Amino acid sequence: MLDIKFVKENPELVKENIKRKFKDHKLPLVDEAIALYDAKKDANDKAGILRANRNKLSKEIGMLMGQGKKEEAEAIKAQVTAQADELKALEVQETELEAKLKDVMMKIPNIVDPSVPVGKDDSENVEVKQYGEKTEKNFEIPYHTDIMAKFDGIDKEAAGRVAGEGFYYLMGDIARLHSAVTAYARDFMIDKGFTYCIPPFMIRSNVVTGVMSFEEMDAMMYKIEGEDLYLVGTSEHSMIGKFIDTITPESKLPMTLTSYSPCFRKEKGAHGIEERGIYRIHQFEKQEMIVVCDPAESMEWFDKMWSYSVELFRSLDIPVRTLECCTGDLADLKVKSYDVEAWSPKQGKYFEVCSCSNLGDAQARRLGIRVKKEDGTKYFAHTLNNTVIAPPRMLIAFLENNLEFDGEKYSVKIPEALRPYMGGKSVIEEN
RNA sequence: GGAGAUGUAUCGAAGUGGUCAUAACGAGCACGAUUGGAAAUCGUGUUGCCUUAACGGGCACAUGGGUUCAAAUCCCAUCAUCUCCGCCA
Repeated sequence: MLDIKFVKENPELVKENIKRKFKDHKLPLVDEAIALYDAKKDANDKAGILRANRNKLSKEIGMLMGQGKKEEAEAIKAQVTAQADELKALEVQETELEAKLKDVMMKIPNIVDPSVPVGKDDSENVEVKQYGEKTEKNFEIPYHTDIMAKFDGIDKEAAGRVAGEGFYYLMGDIARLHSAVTAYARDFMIDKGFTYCIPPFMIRSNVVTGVMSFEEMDAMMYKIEGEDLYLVGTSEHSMIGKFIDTITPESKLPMTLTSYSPCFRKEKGAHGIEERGIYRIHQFEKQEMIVVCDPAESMEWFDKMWSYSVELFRSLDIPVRTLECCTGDLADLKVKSYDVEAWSPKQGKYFEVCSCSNLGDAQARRLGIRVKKEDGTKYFAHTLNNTVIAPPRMLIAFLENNLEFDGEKYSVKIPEALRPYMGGKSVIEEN
């Protein structure tokens, strides 16, 4: 969300930005917002005058009552009552205009960073760099759920009976691998100086509506029946919720957190052929990183954050590349965003495993996340977030890239870094 | 889940419908005076948001509603904390 004053002073710049994102249908919103703001201010001014008058007269009534001059007091009461309707009407206007303005402001996209490539949609995203040689195998790699099955590691059928489509049982070594990777990712981030955090896995509706639109909420969030609670779709929601309407002393910046949570998503909508197996499911676990920092440092943090993801995947022998989101594919709140994609030797292409975003001050403005300087002045922080790992997808990449086949049996080699979390094993073998 | 209590500025705390509350009093903090220097003492300042060129004005006493000419104060709902009981990893 942009600052309405900024929009008012730079309408052309805001419109130019909308065009860069190929969202021309949003152009009228700019003038609409300015008109709403002016109208709101006008109602506000008028109501302010009436309220000031009421306060003054009420004080006089108090004084007169104290002196026992009842009749004079009654006369003034009548004056206040006379303007009550007018004030009420203005107050209704004030709230309505404010709500409308907020609604419009939420739809006006954030100003994208000048470095972001211009493009219509995800087909025009730009590869930045590849890391590691693309893995090639001299045998046919089974589909990821089939790999898991070789190790008796997955039961989707039972999960279907118990919970329905979109769930799985992970078993034995594969389940252990899942936990190992999560624990490794956690420690990896702690070593980078991030504070480990386990947040609430359910959040209130006011937090949900603070972080996403109604449509997004409807498509993603599971509601707890009879309670004002939703299961988190990502721990980022509860993590950023921690900072809503807070003022943090500047000396505490940057705040760097890594959080773990299970994530629950309805995933309304079509599932493509590539999304079979455990690529897209209703319940998964995720280690996330978020940073709240000084605006001057946010780009620096952005680069650190995606490079941590690259480093983590490389330490597990998974080739990755970074892909920059073009203007048209960038969500409204974002200033700049990189996806980290892992190489799938099975599919012969990269697929998304992490999404790193710099939201500038847009999210902070929307949620009231402020920073107080030594001298007392305040500003909105910059917020960033990135996936550390989301195990199902990480496991797909991990298994495909580390799979071995000796002609008879399959095995998966465990990279050095992960062995302490796998009881020292260097390999897991097919039964 | 049941019973009770509490929620006011950085902290403690007073304030039970008005005229003496933006908020006493105490502490902390900042600046100044005093001092050879410090302590003590004295003085000044010390919440946020909106609006204004400025003066000023408005809003906010956990949060959201309501009653009233007027609400920290009365009423309703919600949330949090504490104590006791119950239940439970």
